[in-house]
Amino acid sequence: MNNKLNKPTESELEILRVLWDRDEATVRQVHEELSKTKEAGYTTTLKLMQIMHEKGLVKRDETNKTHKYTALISREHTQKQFMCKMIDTLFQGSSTQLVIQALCHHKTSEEELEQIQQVIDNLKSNHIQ
Amino acid sequence: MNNKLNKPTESELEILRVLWDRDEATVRQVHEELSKTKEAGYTTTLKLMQIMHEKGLVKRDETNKTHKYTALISREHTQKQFMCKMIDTLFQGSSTQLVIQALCHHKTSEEELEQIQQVIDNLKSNHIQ
DNA sequence: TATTTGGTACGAACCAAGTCGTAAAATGAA
DNA sequence: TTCATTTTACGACTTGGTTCGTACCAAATA
Repeated sequence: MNNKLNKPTESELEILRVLWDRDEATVRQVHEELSKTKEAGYTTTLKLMQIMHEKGLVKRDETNKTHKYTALISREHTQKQFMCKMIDTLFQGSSTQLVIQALCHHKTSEEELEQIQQVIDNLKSNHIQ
Repeated sequence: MNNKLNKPTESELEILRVLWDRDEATVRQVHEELSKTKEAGYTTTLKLMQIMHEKGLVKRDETNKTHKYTALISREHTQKQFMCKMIDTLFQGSSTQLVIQALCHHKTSEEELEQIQQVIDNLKSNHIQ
């Protein structure tokens, strides 16, 4: 029902990632993709996707024998969901701490820094108004 | 053994948070703290902390009957561990995307923005050299 | 038509995490 | 010393996630 409460599991995330990249896929296609990095049987993937359907994480088109699946929660929504959870449980509620950690631990290119700078400039000018 | 591979579970994180705040605590103390927000028996907390000890997440001083526990992994290390995992699985490996999401979704005060700005300025000047 | 192929459905087994009841040991007080 | 309290230790149960075997169905093919 309420997909806000449904936090996808590890394996569900793997599947969602495939779906996000193609925005429609059969179990076979998802399974082929996962097989590149992971050892698991076809019916395992099938079952997982069926459960995800029950949970409302994906919708499926059953007009053909071979069902087509689409993600029902967006990458952005899920990113936000996990990020907020992490900020709460690990960063004492401070997104700033998270940002600083991320900037310090990963090597950030100049272009990326520029991108971030722009976001900050935007936020700053919003503060002024 | 190798604590790099040991990703703490949800409940373990809750306990670690208490330990990080005091850097030494008995089971009783941890349990009192958790009781404020969570419904669970004393022996549950005890058992969890015993398992964490086996895993090497905490060390304990057994000189007295009432053991004293201390975290063996730092908050920073754990933050980094979870952040990297999340960047890989949800942000396509781009820490920049994570930073931008964090900045956009949380309300960031002017002081915080200044703090972040300083970090960025630092990184920029490192790039130049 | 009979058989192979590729798909869905579903239950069983397994594992890890979390929960708790109970026993045993240590401590402190009557 | 005896009894109550606090604590540790440990095993059993539950739940949710993952994995897979097997049955069944439909379509293509020999």
